[in-house]
Amino acid sequence: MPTDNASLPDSAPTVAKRSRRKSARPSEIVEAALQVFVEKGFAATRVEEVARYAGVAKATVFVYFPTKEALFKAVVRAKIVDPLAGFKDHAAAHTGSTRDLIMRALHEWWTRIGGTKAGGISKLMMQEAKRFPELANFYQSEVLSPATELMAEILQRGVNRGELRQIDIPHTVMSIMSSLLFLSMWSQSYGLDRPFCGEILSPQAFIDHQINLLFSGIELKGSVSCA
Amino acid sequence: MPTDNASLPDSAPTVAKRSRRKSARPSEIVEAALQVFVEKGFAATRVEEVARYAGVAKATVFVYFPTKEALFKAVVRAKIVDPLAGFKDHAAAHTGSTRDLIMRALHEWWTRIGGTKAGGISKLMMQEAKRFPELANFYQSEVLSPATELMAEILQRGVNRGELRQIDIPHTVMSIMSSLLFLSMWSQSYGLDRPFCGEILSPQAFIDHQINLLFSGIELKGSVSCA
Amino acid sequence: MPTDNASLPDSAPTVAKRSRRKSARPSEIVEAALQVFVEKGFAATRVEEVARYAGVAKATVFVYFPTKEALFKAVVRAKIVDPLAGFKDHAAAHTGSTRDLIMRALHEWWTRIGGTKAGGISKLMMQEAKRFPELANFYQSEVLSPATELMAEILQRGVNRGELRQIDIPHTVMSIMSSLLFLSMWSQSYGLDRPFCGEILSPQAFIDHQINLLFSGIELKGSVSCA
Amino acid sequence: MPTDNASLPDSAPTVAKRSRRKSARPSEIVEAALQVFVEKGFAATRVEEVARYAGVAKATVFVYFPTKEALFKAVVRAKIVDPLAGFKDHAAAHTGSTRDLIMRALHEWWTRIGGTKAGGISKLMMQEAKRFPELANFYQSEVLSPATELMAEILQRGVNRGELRQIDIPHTVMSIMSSLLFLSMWSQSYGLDRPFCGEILSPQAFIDHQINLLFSGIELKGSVSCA
DNA sequence: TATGAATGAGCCTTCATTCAT
DNA sequence: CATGAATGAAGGCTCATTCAT
Repeated sequence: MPTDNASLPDSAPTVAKRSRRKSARPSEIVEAALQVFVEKGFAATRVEEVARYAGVAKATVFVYFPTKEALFKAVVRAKIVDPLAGFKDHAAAHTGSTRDLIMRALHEWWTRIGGTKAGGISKLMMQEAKRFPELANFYQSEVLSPATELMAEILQRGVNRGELRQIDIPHTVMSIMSSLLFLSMWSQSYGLDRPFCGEILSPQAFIDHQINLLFSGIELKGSVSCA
Repeated sequence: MPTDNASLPDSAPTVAKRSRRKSARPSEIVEAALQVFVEKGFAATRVEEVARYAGVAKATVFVYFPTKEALFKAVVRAKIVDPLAGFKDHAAAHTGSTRDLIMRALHEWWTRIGGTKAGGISKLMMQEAKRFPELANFYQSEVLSPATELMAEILQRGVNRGELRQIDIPHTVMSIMSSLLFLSMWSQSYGLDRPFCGEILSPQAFIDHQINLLFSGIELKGSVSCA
Repeated sequence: MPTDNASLPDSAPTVAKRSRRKSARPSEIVEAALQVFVEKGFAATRVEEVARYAGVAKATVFVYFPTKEALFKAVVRAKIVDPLAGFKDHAAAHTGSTRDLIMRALHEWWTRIGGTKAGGISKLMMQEAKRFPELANFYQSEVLSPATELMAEILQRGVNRGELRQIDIPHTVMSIMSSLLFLSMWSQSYGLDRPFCGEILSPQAFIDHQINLLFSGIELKGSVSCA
Repeated sequence: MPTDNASLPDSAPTVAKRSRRKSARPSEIVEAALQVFVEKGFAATRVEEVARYAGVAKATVFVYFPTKEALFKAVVRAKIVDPLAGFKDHAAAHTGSTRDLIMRALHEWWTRIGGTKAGGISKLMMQEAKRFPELANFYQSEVLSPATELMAEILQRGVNRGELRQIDIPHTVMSIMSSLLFLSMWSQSYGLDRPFCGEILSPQAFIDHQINLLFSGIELKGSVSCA
């Protein structure tokens, strides 16, 4: 028997039943679904729990989303695809150093996605990718590809501007993404409040550390670098 | 309440596969369970499929493992804890450079764990950590803590031996682990045969790249040190 | 898996929406319900489909009919009882031969009931009789009994007038009814466009054939009969 | 709300649970399913009720029949297709008069199919034909076509042997089938214990009456023929 | 009146688990 | 020990029905 001692409260703040709010319902349900999906995984998520958490009846979920899978897709769309859209413009508008741009982007990503419940979706997608190949493709093309390409462009720009040395861009993109996504997954799963190697990890500090490490390696070493 | 007696009934090691021998059954089941758990996740795994993979009847699984959860524990124990045991001695016996030690360790880990089905366990544990906190604690204390401490000791040894500069060891351990574990998860989920940033990733090349990046930052630079 | 490729069009010939005539709504709904009940049966009929077919919202159906069962009753009442009402007077007014009277009655019945969607009601009632005994009793007393009694009277009249020999009236009534009702059900279920015994059946021809068969047996054989 | 005062007893004669009788179970379930399908129709039949009536758990039904539809098909096969197989040989072996052959066949059919619960299947098939076209085709080719062709051959044989005059065979087949099938449906739906036209109908008497009627019409009349 | 929205009550189906052999 | 058979306990999804506007 699964231990099932989830941290979700048994009853959400109940809102007035039968209140007519067609426009509000779907996003409330998506919000609730995000919590439960991230907490339990796709297969183990019960629609009834999503409903309870959203303050509606189970059947109401099916008024807006024909299947559990459709609900899942809606969550991915709302919580990852849409927020990610803004990043590209932000990068294009940046005028400062590449290091600064990357640092801002990573911290921003952490604040808006990785450090929030939405970060749990990366974990989810990785888990469910094989069982839902269609969804995995959707995630690849809508989320992963744009994100990696954006990072590749940023790095290439740094090389072109003489800020970075000639690096292997795909591997470096993977390096950056891996540490960030892993941090997000780790915090979703084990939390950041437990000591790691005897210390409590701070995501901001880790990101800064990562960038230091990274730039100690990829930055052009001139006389200035030690300043 | 399922008891923790899931530890494998001792199985005779390295004898030609004879499905007739009773003592081989449990390990065959664990082997099969590993495949299915990693492929499907805990909740989506059907015991019947595990049994089919192992070539036994569904009820036979329950002869050796009282619950699905116990089976899961046994898999984790057999596929992570035991293989990891050798690493520590290996590290203690090492006499060469720290960089060399780390490189060997990471490649070794990839060959024996990360790149194999066993690597899927990390993914599984991360996904199911909240559903099975008892299991997560077990994994933390039996796997993650030993591994991080080992890596911390290796780094500390490098610092002590004057090979590395004074680095933030916990963050660096996290850096190393994150890239490796993420690579393992990524390959389990999306495979390494799809192009990433236009290239096919090779795990060995990525590990080498990571170590280069890392040591370009943490290695003591001969006389040119900026200190 | 129910193939559910019913012949009902996806969008009914939408009756002029918002037709101001409120009094027309119930009969429009009954008309729509007849189609769907006959097509799908009682249990498999969804009120929503009736509503769509009637061009109203689902809830509107419940404005006029408190339950699905009430709707069913209304359909039976409207489509069977009322049309049948005219038959009795018609028969009473008849002055010609009994054979002619029966022939007219049967063709008339086919044209107005048996050959129309309303004929499906017989099928429906037979199917649902045990589930809705109250409805079955209603149908018995309002439809079947009057019809059989009318036919019995017609036959008796024929005997009295010396047109028919002394026959077993109840059995003969059953004979007449069974062939007609069966033809109606058959056409509702399997259609009359498929060959039967290698021929396409025509209901009119079958009715004539039935009457021939019947009167070759029950008609008084005198010198006149062969004329 | 459906009245649902079915005549099925609430609890079937309970047999020892968990008794190992693989070979017996499927036919027991088919038997139970026949009762309930005929009583309730396909859509309104709950698998749970079939199970209860068969003295097994609901899940047990799904051990033997993957879906409700598969169960339905199994019932048709076991209760109609198989029993019908013997009729053809019986007819071929007949040596007496055509009238006698038909009379025997109809009474036999009534005893073995029409007058039993299996007779309800004709009714069922008619009701569900449109929703399950595949099943309807199966029923047409496996049941209806063989039966009508057999009857057509019998009549043709009678004509060939000079027992019957030149009749319209398809129409006559339909006449015979309609009265018999209708009688079966009628008895399934309304029962034969209620008076019809003031009399209690006996199926045997009705069949005899039908044959009389039929042969008074189609039989060759010795010298008195009106031809 | 008419309806969009919401839901309670089930139903079919699945599956971990039990049990008799 | 192994297993075929059986089942209790859900879970996803449907739909008649209700309610607020």
